[in-house]
Amino acid sequence: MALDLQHPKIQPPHVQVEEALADLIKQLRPGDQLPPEPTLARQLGVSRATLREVLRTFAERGTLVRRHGVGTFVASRIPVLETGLEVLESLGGMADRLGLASEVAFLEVEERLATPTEAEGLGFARDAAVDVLIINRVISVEGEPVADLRDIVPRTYLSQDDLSHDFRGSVLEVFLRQGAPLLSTSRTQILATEATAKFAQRLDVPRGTALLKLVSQLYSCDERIVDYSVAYFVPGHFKFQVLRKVVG
Amino acid sequence: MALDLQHPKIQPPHVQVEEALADLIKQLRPGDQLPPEPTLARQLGVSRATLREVLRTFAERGTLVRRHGVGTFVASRIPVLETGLEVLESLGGMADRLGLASEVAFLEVEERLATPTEAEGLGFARDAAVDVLIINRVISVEGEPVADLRDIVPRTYLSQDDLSHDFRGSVLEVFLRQGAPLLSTSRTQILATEATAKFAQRLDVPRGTALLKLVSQLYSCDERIVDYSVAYFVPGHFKFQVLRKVVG
DNA sequence: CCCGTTTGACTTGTCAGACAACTGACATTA
DNA sequence: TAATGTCAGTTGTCTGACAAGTCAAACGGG
Repeated sequence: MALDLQHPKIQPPHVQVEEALADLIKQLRPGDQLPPEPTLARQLGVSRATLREVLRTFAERGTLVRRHGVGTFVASRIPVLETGLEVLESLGGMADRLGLASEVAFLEVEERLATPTEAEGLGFARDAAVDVLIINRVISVEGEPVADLRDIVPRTYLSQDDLSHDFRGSVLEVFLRQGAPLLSTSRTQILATEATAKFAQRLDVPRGTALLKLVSQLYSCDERIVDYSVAYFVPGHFKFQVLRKVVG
Repeated sequence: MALDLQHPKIQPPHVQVEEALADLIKQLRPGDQLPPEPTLARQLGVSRATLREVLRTFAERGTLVRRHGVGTFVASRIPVLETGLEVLESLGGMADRLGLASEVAFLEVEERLATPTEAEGLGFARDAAVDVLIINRVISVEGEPVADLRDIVPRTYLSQDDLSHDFRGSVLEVFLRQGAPLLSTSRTQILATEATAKFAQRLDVPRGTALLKLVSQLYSCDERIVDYSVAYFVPGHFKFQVLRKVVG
């Protein structure tokens, strides 16, 4: 076959269309109507079928609104304004983005067998003997303690040696840096609880203060739980938010 | 054409396909391969084009993985197990799904001018004079109070008359039923706070109990805030959870 | 026997053109 | 006036075909 030294990247049509469409939407205002599909397809140089597949994903994502027999419109642009809880990000990363200085206090690492609750949180039977690495620490931002974090990770995925001296307090970052295991999603439960004596002291708040409690299980691509974590946040320092879609 | 007396609800093809496909996936295990598109399309009784649009949204959502020239596979099943906080659903709807009986207690409706905080929550200036409808109520599930809700809606969108006698406690449902305004998304802030005397009494918990507080702004398609609401939840009755994506 | 190459079956990606179904506004009629 | 019919414009669906990617088995020369 004729060798064809393709330039660095020649994207397949549907990727090009996604980018072009995203650009187009950026230039329009919410509520504006897109050109009809046949026209738009011609403008973008693809078939209507290909365009439609892309349009559908944009609609699914909430960026566009399509109305049968009427047209396609750019929806409210709100969903992309800021990243909320739906992306998993380390506290350090968040602080960096906001231009704040974060540091790790009270780092405490431990290797032992999981307690029944911990084993269950990792997806094992309560009486399973699971070798785990426990990482406890308090994160301070601008000098004030804001969060108490506890990660439980099976030794299979992480050992004490993998935590370098400059551990920034994020297990997530360690996983991402070492490239394994491959992460997919995290399921996070949202709770509220009162500060016990221990947490009150560590977080420097009065006993009984309401704390936001996030319990999450981090899944790898092969559906195994690689990290079970419990986090307590002092209200007022971080704003957690979620964008919720209305289902017809 | 053969006359076909359409039964009450005849869903459009792509909706049927979505449901059928979801069922099919449920019966398979992660990693399993789907039948080739032409076969599957025939089985589901739609064209390949329609099937492909649906397949694409499933892939986008992370439920399926498609590989050009290879096949379509069931991905990790985690994202679809249960609906979390990311869909906006009324408490009544949630309770219904779970087979629980929910009822409205302490319904209290009021029409007046918005306070500065309320005006701000609705996207107006703090000193703006906004005519609003205030709806306060406590929702009980199985006889126990679980949530205290307060909705603030500009009179433009809702008036006391729109609330029928069988108001089930959900402003969302009223909006959806009357078809206007057209809703897009809700931005919800997640906080924790201690029960004051008032809420302690209403929710029948000790004073100082940690409550989960959700403050949300409901946006219409034309990017206006149509409902500002503050909700307090008693821990332990509802499980709020979020699925968080790992960003490479 | 071994190893690189070619071939071919199979799958997803894209295309073109046509018709059906839906919406909204205007014209028509009772 | 109010209900009804009509029509243009748009999205939804269908059909059949070809392009492009992947994998493995068959093939051939060393």
